[in-house]
Amino acid sequence: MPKAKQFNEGEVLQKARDVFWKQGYNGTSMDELVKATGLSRSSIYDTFGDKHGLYVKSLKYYSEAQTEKLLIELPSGLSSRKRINWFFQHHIDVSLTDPNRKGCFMLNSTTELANLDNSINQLAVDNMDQMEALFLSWIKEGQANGEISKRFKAKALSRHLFNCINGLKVIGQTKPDKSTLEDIVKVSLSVLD
Amino acid sequence: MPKAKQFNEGEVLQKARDVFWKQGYNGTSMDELVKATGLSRSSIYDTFGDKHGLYVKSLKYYSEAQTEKLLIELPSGLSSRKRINWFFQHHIDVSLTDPNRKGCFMLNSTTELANLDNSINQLAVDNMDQMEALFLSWIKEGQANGEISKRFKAKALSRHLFNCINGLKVIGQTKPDKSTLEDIVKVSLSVLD
DNA sequence: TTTTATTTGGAACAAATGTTCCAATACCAT
DNA sequence: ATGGTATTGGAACATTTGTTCCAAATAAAA
Repeated sequence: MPKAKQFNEGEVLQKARDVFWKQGYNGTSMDELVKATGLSRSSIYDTFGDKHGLYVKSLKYYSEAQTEKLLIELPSGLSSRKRINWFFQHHIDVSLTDPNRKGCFMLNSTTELANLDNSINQLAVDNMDQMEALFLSWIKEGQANGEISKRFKAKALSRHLFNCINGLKVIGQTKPDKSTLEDIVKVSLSVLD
Repeated sequence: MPKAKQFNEGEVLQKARDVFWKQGYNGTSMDELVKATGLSRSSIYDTFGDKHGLYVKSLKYYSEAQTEKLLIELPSGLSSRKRINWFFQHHIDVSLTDPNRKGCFMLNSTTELANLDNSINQLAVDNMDQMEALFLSWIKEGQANGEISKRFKAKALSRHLFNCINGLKVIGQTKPDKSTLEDIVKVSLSVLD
């Protein structure tokens, strides 16, 4: 009986995400979101509540899409140490090839809003915990099979890796220079040896 | 003959900087700036041109004030290696004690605007070059007197340090946790040994 | 004191903002 | 087909936005 929605929510979130990612929350108007998504105002408000609701959903969408993309693109069969290398090199490549220099949407959201918006801050904390847990599993594996030094606790190393990725994203946004980013990764990952 | 300005430009920039720092460029209205600075709209426009001009001046003011503050607070007589330790510990302390979790104004400006605003991006690049140069001088000194390992080139190490500071600022803004930040610094600085 | 140049407060403005609302539309089960 | 329900486009709204403008106020020189 009811008319079905004429759009795919995922596709809409993808388009909204791209605008927010590039321009930030406060730098993006509903007008731009209407144009970017192709939806009408009523459909946006009916589906997402308001601008803030759309932003939160876009950010969650981004976070989940990032995780999925990683699992797909990460070559299988790599040792834990090589997996970490690949991960960092991958992020260098992304920084060097994004013509818009958008950086990381989660990081941008954090610096723009986390201190004033609890729901955004919670997403940032969740993301941090998730990334640390991922690194932790890789490092524990590496320390178990002797590929990674046991000089530091796995937890400390995983925090260090997450820290480096954050820095890398900021610097890649400021000045995407190959040799700079590679210097950083080389030194940063040397603590694993 | 002319009437003198009734305000001190530095004090005004300080107040404007604090609002921009906390809320971002697009998150701050002229109305809030009028209230925060105590100036009237005409005085602001007459002195700084427009909102963007005031922002740029506030950011430059921040950058210079940071440099001055560092030179003042940095204990004299420290060896280069200890100076680096102090620097990182100092930034941990700042992150842990800022009730507003504002992070770094320069970094916030970068992630909000650098990809869309060339003048802001230039300030970010200048700041990066300056910080790298500072670290470079410290590291060269340390490598010369044997305090710092020569395993990596001084340039690569200085880039690494700048990278770590950026990460530290983001994580300190996300979740200011002492043991997390200290883990990171301990591992990050271990490459100097 | 008078003159002069500038600053200052605040009114005013047009444009942009986020949001609401409703009539028209369009789908789906009957 | 038809009826009923949800979606949709777009007009409309009240605020808020950044900026301009000018008369009044003010400080310093003459």
